[in-house]
Amino acid sequence: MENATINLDARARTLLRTLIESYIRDGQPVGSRTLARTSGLSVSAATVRNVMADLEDMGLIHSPHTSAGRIPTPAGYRLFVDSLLEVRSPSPEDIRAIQSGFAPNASTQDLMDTTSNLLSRVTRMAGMVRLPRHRNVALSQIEFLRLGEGRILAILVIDGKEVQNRVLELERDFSQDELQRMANYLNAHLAGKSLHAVRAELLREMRDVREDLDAMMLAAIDLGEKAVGDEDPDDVVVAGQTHLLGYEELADMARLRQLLEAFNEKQEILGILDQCICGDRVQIFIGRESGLDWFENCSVVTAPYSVDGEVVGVLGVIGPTRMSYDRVIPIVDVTARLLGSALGDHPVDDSK
Amino acid sequence: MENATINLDARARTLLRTLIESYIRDGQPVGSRTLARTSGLSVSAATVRNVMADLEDMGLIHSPHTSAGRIPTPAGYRLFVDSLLEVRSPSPEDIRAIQSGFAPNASTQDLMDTTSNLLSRVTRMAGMVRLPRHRNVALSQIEFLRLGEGRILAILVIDGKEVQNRVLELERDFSQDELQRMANYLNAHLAGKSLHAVRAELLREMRDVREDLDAMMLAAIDLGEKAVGDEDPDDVVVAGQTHLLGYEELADMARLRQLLEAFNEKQEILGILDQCICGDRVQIFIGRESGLDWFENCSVVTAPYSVDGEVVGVLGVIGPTRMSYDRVIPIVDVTARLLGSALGDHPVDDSK
DNA sequence: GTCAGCGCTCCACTCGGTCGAGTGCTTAAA
DNA sequence: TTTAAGCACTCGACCGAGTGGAGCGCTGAC
Repeated sequence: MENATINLDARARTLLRTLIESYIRDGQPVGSRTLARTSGLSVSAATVRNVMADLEDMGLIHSPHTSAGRIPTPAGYRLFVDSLLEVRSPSPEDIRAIQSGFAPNASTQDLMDTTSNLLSRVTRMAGMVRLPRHRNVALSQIEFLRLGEGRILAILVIDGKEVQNRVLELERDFSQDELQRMANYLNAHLAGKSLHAVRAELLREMRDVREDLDAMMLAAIDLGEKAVGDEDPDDVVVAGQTHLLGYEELADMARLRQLLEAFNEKQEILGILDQCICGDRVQIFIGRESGLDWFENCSVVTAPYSVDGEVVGVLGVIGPTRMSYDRVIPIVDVTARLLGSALGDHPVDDSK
Repeated sequence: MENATINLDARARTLLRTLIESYIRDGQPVGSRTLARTSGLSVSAATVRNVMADLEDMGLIHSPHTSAGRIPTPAGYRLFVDSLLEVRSPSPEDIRAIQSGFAPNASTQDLMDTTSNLLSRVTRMAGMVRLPRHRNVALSQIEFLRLGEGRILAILVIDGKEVQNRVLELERDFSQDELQRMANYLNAHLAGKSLHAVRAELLREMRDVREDLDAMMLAAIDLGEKAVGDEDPDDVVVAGQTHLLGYEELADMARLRQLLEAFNEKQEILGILDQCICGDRVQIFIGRESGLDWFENCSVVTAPYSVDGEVVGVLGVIGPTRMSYDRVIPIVDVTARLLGSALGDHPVDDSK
C-alpha cells in the first residue's frame, strides 16, 4: 500500500534523506537548524521544523526526548533504503580488496570462508555466507565402506573435487564385496548425472521397477537412496562477529550476548538468510523486521548469488541499523556476483 | 625461589586468604575493618592495616586509589591458588550436571563438543577442549579413490568408527585398479595396528626394503606414508565465549574484542593449552602469566585428560581472574577425568 | 505556504557540599 | 617489639542547585 509514503513532496523527501544521512554519519540526533543549513534547500529552520513535525506524525522520525534533534525510526530507514538512497558504485579500493581476496581454484569451503572474511573486513561488520544448495552438480562417484556390523560409510564425490561422508546404520549387514558390487552398479548408472537427477532416478526406480531386479540391485538402489537422500546439512559461514563489539549503539551487553549467541547457534541466522533467497537483488532487513527481537538496532544486507543463472545461495552482512547503506549495498552486491562467478568456472574437470 | 612468600606468618596468610575470598565473592575492594571482622582472628583493624601494608610492600595486594580497600594483585592470586586455597570437592549438582552430559557411545567429535559446552555451562565461563592427539588408536582400514588427474582421496577409518579424508596431490597418476591393489596391500599389512605403529612401519619399510619390492608395493608404501604421514590438524573446541560478556571486569570493549578474536583464531588458545599438556594435574594461568597481554584480568584453569594412563589432551576454562577457584578447579578436574574415561571405553569393537 | 520570534522543555555539565569508607601516622599500653 | 586506639586526611560516591545550549511548538505577520 505505502499510502503514507507516497504523499511526501520533494522537499520532505530531501529533508528526510539529509536527516538520515547526517545521522548515519554522526550518530547524533539532528535538529532543525543544522538540517536547514545542510539540506541545500533555501528554507528556514522554522519551516524545517514544520516538515519534521509531519514526518514525525508519519512515524518516520522521532526525538529521543523533548528538545533533542530527531533520529530516524525503522520505518524511516525503510523508506530511505527503498526510495531515497542513492547507491554509490563501490569505491575502487573496495573492489580491489574484494577481487584480490578470491583465490582461483579454491575449494567451495575455502571460497565460503574467504568470502565471509572479506565481507566482514571490508564492511567492518559481521559477514555471512549461506553455503550453496546443491544445484545441478554432478555426482562423480559413489563408494561404500563397511565399518562394522550394519554400519556403512558412504562416500560421495561431487564435481570431481568435493567429498562427502555419510555413515549409514542399516538393519542387515553387507560384506565389503557386496558393497563393492552395489557401488559399481550405482556408478555405472548414475555417475555424471546431477545430484538432483540421481535422487529422482533412484526414487523412480524404487517405485517402478521393484520386481524386475534381483535382490542385489534392489539393495543397491535402497542404499544409494539412503546415501544421497538426506539433504546435506544446511550451513552458514560467519566471520567478523567481533566487529559488532565496536558499535556503541549495540553496547548493551545483554543484547550483544544474544547476538553473538545467535551467531554461534547459526539457526536464526539461517532463518534470516533463507528469507532472502527469493528475490534476485540486494535485500535489506531493518531492525525487528525479521521478527527476532534481539535484532533491535541491527540491520541485515543480503544478496543472492547464482551460478549459471541459477540462484544457489545467499550472502550478506549484519551490522548496526545506523550503517552506511550507500557503501555497504554495492559491496554486498559485487561480492555476490564475484562469488557466483568464482563458483561458476569449474576448474578441474574430470579428464574423461 | 619464592623467598618473599615463605616468610609470611600464619596471621598474614589468613588475612590474605580472607581478603581474596572476600574480593572474589563481592568484587569490592576490602578494607581493614571488614577484614578484621571477617577473618576470624581477634585483632583490631589497626593491626590488620599494618599487615596489609606489609602485604602491599610484597606486591600481593594494592589499592586502586588512596582510601579504597585493597584488591589482590596477580602475584597475590598466584600465592592464593598455590598455597592458600582450600579446594572444595565439587558440589553434587555440579557432578550430576557433568555426568549426565556425557552420552555413551558418542563419537570423538561429539564428545569434544559436549564437553566444552558442559564446561562453559557449569562454570558460566568459556570452556575449551584440546582434541586428543592420536594416541594408539587402531587403523581399521585405508582406502583410495581416484578423483582426477593425479588427485587421490585417501580415506582412513580409525577405531572402526572415525573417518578421516585427505586429498593427496601426486605427480604420477594411478588407475583406480592400481589404487585398489595398493589399498589391499596396505590393509593386509597394517590394519589393526596403531596409527603410530603404522607410521613407524611405513618409514622403516621405505628405508630398509626399497629394492626388494616391486614398483607397486613401493608406490603403495609411499602413498600410505603420505596419507598417514601428515599429522592431522591440531584443533581445539571452544564454547560459551559469550559468557565472558557478562563480567564487568572484562567490560573494556577493545580487550573483549581481542579476547573473542583469539577464540575465533584458536591459535593462541592452542598455544596456551599446549603449555599445560605437561604436568598431570590442574594448572592455572593468571593474567599475563601466559605472555599474552590481552589476557589481562583473565585466568585459565586447565587439566590434562588421559586414556589408558596416557595423557592425550587438555581441557579447561577461561574466565575472569576474579573467579571462584575453589569451585572451578574441581569442576575442571572431574570433567577431565570423566572425559578420559568416556574416551577410554571403546564402545563398538569391530566384529572380527 | 513561509518564516521570524518567543517561550518553553529538557539534557548535559559544573560546582559545592556532605557522607562514608579507609588509610597512614602517632602514641601509648602490654 | 608487638598490638591497639585515636586522629587527621584523602578520595570517591552521591545529591541538589544552577547554568547554558540545543531544539521544539506555537503564533502571527507577510
